Amino acid sequence: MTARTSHETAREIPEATVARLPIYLRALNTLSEDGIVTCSSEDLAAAAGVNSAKLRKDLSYLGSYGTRGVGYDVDYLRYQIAREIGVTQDWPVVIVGIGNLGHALANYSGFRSRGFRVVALLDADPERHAEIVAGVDVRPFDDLTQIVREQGVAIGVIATPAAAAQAVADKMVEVGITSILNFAPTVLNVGPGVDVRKVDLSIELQILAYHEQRKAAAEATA
Amino acid sequence: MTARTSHETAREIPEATVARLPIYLRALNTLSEDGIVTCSSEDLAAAAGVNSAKLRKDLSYLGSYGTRGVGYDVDYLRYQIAREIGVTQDWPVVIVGIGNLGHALANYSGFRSRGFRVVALLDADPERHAEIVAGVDVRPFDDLTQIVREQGVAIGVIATPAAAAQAVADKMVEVGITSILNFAPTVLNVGPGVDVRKVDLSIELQILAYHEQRKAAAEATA
DNA sequence: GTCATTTTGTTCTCGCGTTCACAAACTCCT
DNA sequence: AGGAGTTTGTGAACGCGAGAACAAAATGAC
Repeated sequence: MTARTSHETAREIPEATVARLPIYLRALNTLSEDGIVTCSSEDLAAAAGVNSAKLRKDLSYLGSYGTRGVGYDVDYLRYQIAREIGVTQDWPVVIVGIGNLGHALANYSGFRSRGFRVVALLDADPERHAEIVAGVDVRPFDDLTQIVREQGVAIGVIATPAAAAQAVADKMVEVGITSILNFAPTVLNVGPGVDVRKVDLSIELQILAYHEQRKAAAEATA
Repeated sequence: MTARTSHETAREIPEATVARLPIYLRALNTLSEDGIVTCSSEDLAAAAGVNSAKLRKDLSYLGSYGTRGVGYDVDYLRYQIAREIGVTQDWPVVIVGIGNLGHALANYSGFRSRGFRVVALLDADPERHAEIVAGVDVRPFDDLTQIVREQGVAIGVIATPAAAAQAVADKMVEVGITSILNFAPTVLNVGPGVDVRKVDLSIELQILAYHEQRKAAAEATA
């Protein structure tokens, strides 16, 4: 189980590094748009808002793509990171739950620009099935199976109310989706082999509130 | 600098624990709604999707609110966590950028239910100033100073395009906001004493894509 | 060709977070 | 009252990630 016998690209990239690669990718895109051809780890680290030592260590997990004494070729490094993450290929995505948030997600331009393609918008409410959002028509949730099978969808986005989220997730897993991005404020239980990431506005605000409260307390005792 | 002389509640709660407290709080709310009065660490951990040992250790940073051999009183623990996070008080919040996402955020019910009150919606585009969203009218961005001063706002939400985000953040910090929740896909530079948390859809999807790609590769070599 | 300069890639150390394992403490039954 | 059964709170071990520091490698000046 631990022995990886794959003959290529079997290097384990730490999770913390994986989470930063998209940030580096975005920073490189910005540099490239500004016509910058080469950059040092210091430059890129500043653009990405991290320590340069950490950046170099992160990149070293991918391979040796820099030149000592010179730095990194922006476009070359950009391609290498994109390939490593997997955004050089096309990822079909379904969004379930076309309320306020679902609308915003469907219209989000950052989707298309990164290899993610919204192939379907699904909602349980028949009243929404007439709508066309961002050029894609809203369809009944029951169409999920067919769409996933036909389009080879691996990634699903849940933007439903909390009460519906677990049932949606169960169905997604059942029909073969193995990565879920969950915007509903609830914990999802899925089997092994399925990745879930959650985005939770309320939790982020509460974390900020905690620190804000501590700042106020520190102020008071000072 | 290291010596904390505050005479009360000076215990340092680890950041990782702080990030989980809102999850526990939500789980406790659900249990309470279901009429459950007492729960064990095992129960609560299951509801929150974490290990029970981790849960107990997290709670131990707050104090000793359980009873050995019995478990935790749901409502009592709920109150203690809420107080620790700071959501027993009222937090006025401003949202800047009322596009698709700003609309969704303004309408998000999880705001009010947790002590967060949207006191203003701001947008630089004059065309939006006629709108009323979620019962709050959209006002010019320049009103920020006045609103923050009058309402004592400490938390700001940025839902603008990436290009505008840094300028908005600068202004927020200038007028006294010390906690920022950033939805714009860009790195924000702020001075010390200001907390920034970011929510980035595109990054989350790319992380999922990476793992998805690895699953596919593992499949191929198997 | 040699030396000084720059910048990467890597090693090492430290601290934080997770998990295990168990003693302390409470309840309930007899 | 005492003992069996539960469940919390915490001490200790372990593993991962962050950052400092340095060696290796490339460029450019002379």
